[in-house]
Amino acid sequence: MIQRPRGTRDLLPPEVRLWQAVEGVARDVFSAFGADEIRTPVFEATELFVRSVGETTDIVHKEMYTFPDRKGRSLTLRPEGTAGVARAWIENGLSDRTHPLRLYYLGPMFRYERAQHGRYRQFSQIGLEVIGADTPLADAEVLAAMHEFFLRLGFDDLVIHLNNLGDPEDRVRYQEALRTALAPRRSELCSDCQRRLDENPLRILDCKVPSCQAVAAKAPAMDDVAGEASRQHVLQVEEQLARLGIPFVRNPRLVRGLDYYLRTVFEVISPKLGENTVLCGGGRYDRLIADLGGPAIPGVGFAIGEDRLIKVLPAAFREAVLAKSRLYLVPLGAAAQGQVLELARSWVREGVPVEVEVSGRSLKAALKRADREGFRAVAMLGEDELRAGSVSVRELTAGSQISVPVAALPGWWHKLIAGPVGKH
RNA sequence: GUGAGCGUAGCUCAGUUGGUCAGAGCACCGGACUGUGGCUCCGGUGGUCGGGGGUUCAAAUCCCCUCGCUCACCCCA
Repeated sequence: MIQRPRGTRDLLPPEVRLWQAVEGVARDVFSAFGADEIRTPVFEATELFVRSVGETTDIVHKEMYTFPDRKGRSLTLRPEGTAGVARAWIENGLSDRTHPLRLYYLGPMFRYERAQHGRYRQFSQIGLEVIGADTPLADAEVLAAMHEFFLRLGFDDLVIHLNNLGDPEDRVRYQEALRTALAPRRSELCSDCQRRLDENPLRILDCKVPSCQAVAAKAPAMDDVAGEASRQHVLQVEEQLARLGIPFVRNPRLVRGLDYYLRTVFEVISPKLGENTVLCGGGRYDRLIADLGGPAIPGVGFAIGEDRLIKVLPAAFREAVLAKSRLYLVPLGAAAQGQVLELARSWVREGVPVEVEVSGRSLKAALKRADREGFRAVAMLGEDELRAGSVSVRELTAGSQISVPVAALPGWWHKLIAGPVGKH
């Protein structure tokens, strides 16, 4: 028995519909905000991620799916989406387009980790990037599009966390400030944080260990060290959010795991996700494109974890999507079987979703299945119906049955699903 | 990479002083009801008890190894 690789999963019906629906909402919302989709390769030169995501990050350090191809080139399955978008932007000369360029993407990402609740080796992200604008307004627009997306899905328990990561120069100073502040209390930190103190002191801020949190709480905040420019920038983003009525909390301990972020960073937290509460993460990355060898063009964006999103999808959205809305067409007898596909095709052409009973079930068994599967209605075609040029149509929930001329069925169906019980 | 828990039918699970222990419910197929569902009853299909090795007269049950799943840590979506 061959099994799927660890950390991957099969998305089966009917749950796949949720994915399709969520992706549909993303396309609608992001394109309404002026974005177009971009599709970049699922694998890239390893160097791209090393230089963008950051050599010292865990993603590059131990989580990448890296392999040599037949010519010995080192390739890596993309662990996130922004790097590929930035690379494509440079490579295709998109700097010639009118700025800013708004791009969205969706698809699988890969990180070599042990799977757990809301975390997989292959997972999907939906991202939005605005490249070519360095204003707080651009940050706020990205956040507004994100907020609109979550709103459209019916979320009401998500919290946006926001922080200022400062400019890169600020960060260097801040790391030093943290080191000098925390070094005397080294013994109070957990073993991981003692290591972080040397490698990446920012990470101590979001450690889960209570004793570390106590120590971190007394450490200097980024805003104490950050330059005026980044502070003003994030302040203006906050003003825009307030004006839009988008709730958020300023979280001075929010740090992100990718090196390219600066100034505005944010996360969306769901209370229902176990220990992996981050549903969406993003921020500004004004140096990324230049660092990859492109022009000095700023950018801001986010990525939503689709797997996690689906896990906590509001019930109302979920149920609306999963409600069946097909017509079940059951032929009775050889003569009916001979005509049933032709009939189905004619209805399909008029916009009726038809599922034909092709496995020879008895009428009784077919009705039983229709009930279990939640079909809205069953159309029965037998000897009597063939003679009359009609079909017997049974509405499952109501239990009512009428005879409808074959040509009139599409009209009958469309009226039915437009009714009060009908879901889209 | 580390730790803990768990792997018995498609699904959810019973099943220890090791000795009819290979079962139940749901699902699926059929019948009672020759072309009419949701209830009930009856019957049927379906399992290398994750895999391998060991102990024993005898192992789903005890021991070792291994694979897989889940959750947590690290980290992140």
